[in-house]
Amino acid sequence: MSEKGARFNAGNRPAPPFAKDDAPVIDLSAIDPAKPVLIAGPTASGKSGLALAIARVQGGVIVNADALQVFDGWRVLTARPSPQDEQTAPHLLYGHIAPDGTYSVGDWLRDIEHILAKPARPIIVGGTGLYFTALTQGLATIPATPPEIRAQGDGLPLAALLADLDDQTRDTLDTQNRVRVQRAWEVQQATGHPLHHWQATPARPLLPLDQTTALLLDAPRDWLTPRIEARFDQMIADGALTEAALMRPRWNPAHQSSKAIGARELIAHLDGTMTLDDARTAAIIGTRQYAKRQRTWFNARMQGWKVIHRSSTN
RNA sequence: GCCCGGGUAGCUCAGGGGUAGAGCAGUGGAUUGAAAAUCCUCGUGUCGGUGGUUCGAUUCCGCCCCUGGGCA
Repeated sequence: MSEKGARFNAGNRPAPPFAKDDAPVIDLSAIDPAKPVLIAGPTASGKSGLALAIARVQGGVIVNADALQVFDGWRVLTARPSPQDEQTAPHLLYGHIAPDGTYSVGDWLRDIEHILAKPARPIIVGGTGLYFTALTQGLATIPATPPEIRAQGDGLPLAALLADLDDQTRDTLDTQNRVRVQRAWEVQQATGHPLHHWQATPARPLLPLDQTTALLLDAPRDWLTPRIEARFDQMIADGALTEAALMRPRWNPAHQSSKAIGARELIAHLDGTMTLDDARTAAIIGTRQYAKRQRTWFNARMQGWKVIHRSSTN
């Protein structure tokens, strides 16, 4: 680890029960209060608490960089900051999209652009690696694809989608990954140009890394797993089932907000088709797998971020 | 006690005389507007124990142990 990273080391901690305010302890004087802050890390690693601690001491607005916390509805289950947290510091882009709404990286970037235009210093925190990469490295400008095209694509088999693509685009794709193939197809249909054509246009980063203090929480599996388990139990204690009961009348698994880990399971439990214990197990497994994917993304693409180690072995 | 099923990968199970295979879990990876999504890679385990039949048994037979159900 670099000498620079050492300054940001968190203190040692024994096997931690989950507590929302259990943020890593770092030396805030090492953070430039004038610069935007980015905080990334796997789920349940203490990101929100760290953001709050920085905002409390240095000021700033906390901005969400989590693809599910943008939705209203599953507030408890998606581990959004509590109303009390939101009184401590301004929070933006949390729950501002209706449960049946749609949202994408592009939407997020547009939202962020407005926020960056304002004077307040942003503390951008979340677990969606793609959002941070798009923010600091740029995203190709591609016209929106209308929902009708999506619906049309949904009705076609993978082979049909592939057949409509040009060779060059097809070569850049994982042709077994239907979501990717369909995206390329939708762009082709909606714009009349192949996806690779759009992606070749230079992308202008909204907020280059060197203009920020970028912090990456590194939470190894053995440290994180007990926290994930404890956090789910805490969610239940905090009313996740009540929340699920409220969501149930309008439940639609196709909605993006329904992809919150554990949502499907809690609905199934209320439907009587799954025990709470099975729902708990499934949600915990799903969260663990998600954290693994996050770690893979961060390891591969977040060079240049200051790593804050969260474990008892540092 | 008797009768009928089962005992095979961490879990649920398939298979069957030439030392085994799926799903899930787990692992590593990918990732350009669905990203908490989506996709890819990786499977040696006394095939319950023990005797026997056989060139060869996890597969057939005997006994024993464990377990589910039925009859007493």
